[in-house]
Amino acid sequence: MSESPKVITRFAPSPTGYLHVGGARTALFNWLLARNTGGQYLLRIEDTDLARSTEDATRQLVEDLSWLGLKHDNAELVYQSKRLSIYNKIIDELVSKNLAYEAWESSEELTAMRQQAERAKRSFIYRRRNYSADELKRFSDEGRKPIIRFVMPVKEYRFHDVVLGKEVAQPAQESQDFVIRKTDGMPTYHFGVVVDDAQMKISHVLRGLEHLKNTFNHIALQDALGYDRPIYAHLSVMLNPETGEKLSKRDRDRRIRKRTQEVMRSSKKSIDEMAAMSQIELPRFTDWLNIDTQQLDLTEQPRVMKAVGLKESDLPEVMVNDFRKNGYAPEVLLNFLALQGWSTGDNVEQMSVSDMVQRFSIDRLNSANPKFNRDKLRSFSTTFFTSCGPVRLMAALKDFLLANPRSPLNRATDVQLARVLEINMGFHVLSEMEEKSRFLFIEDDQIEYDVSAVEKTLIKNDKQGLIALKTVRELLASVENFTHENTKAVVEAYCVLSGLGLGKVAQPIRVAVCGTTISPPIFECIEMLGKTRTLNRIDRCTSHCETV
RNA sequence: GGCCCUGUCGUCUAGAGGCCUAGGACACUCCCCUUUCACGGGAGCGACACGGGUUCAAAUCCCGUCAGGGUCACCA
Repeated sequence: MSESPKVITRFAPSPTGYLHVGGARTALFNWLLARNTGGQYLLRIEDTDLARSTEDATRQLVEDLSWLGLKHDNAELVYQSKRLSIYNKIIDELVSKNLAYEAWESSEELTAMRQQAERAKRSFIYRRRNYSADELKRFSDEGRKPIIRFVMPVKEYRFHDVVLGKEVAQPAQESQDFVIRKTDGMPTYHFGVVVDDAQMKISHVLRGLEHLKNTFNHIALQDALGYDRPIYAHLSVMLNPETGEKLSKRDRDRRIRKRTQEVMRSSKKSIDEMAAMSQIELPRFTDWLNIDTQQLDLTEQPRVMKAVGLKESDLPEVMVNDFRKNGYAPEVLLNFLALQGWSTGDNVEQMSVSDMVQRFSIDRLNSANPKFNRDKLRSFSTTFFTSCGPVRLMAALKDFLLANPRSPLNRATDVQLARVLEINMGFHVLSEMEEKSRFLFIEDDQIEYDVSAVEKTLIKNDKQGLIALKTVRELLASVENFTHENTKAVVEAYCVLSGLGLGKVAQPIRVAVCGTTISPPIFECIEMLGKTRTLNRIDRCTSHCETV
């Protein structure tokens, strides 16, 4: 009896697709608490919403969680949809004890009742009502199916919340007979959670603040069923820094929409033209552009993005998978997420996962809602990648390429990838270094020249840059062993001779070789490309300039 | 709107009545390094939402105002 009970936490998402960062943080805190205390962290799939839950969504969810490294301790996943008989047995018992009952109002009738209450400026509280025999007959003649409601004892409910650090109460008059079984026979969230948490012996419930009010329902149910009450901790919600509202997938569409409107304004494109460019039918496109809740689907989104010149990495990451695709390492995401609503208390911020496990404490959780600002995450990522060592780096890059199968870097050998990482040292995220390096792995004739880069470094000032480029081309051609040391020595010698700064010569080479003014160190780049391809690209660029 | 929660630099936060002239990190500004973009080094700007109390003493406790958020489903 004296031995302290084991900590058992859980993450209980409903499978609606890829994992949201908010969910990831909830999972993380539950996982950290379990790891820190030597307890268990369990994963349960709340798939009682038949319309929305799919196997595919569950697969994606589990994939994201495993990418993050938040491994659950239950060998078999718990699916609520597979536990119907358990719920039904308990519900039937409640009904037989008169602690729950059948209610026959349809959803339409209920909304009508709610609207009526709203008009009368009352809050709508459902309490049990009796049906006459005639009514009941009519309902069953109509083919109606009843829902089951729990008789919530009318009294004040209170519980202690660890994050708030105090008791929270709900006044008696807000007690309401909430639904525990739906017409389709599935239990509601409230019922499923209470039963499962009890049966899984969950000791600590760490969940989003949006569940705070639900907790009163849950403790009422626990009392009726004779269950122990777990320790509750309601986590703050992460906010979109631009809107100040709950972080949402829609934020990505908002960014695209905003950009589309900007493009339409600046280039004076009509809505018909924009729709055509995006290959989307006009009515659909108009709807999306004007209605904030409308979202583009997976095929439409890339087309609109292309039409308005947006890259994947320009969109705000919201789902865990977005972070993966943009080239963040999971441990960095976890580190940053942990700091949204939790702190070590001693100026330590950048931590390994095991540091976090060691330092985690449930009573250092914050109650204010943080704005999710990605700048700091980006900075954490930079320090991580510059210090994690070549093995971890390579693994991260391989994972990134797996998530980005269309990247030209997929054509590189391991040796080349290692070299690319080396010469890019100091990059923020893998997508950034990928964008900067992809020119190394595409065909010479696929290089696209940036108009302003060509103008600025080659054409401007009587084609000085172009002239230098032509001279340097011959010098490079004469280099026997095409190493970066050798090419650099040749070019530097030319600079001394001609009195030009290195930049005046290096930039034209850069533009010739990669098409833009931005690249990893240029001599390392041309070494990777080799002499033939380097000269080839310079020649192609030279003739491109003649045509300008 | 009802109910509930929350307010410290632009952002994430440290702060448990005197250790606070309020600390750190990111961002920002300037300088240095530099063949571009970055990385790195150095310096700087910058907050207790407001108003009342309580107290010898308040960022910290109390009240009010204001602001923000959550929630009001047969969705979880």
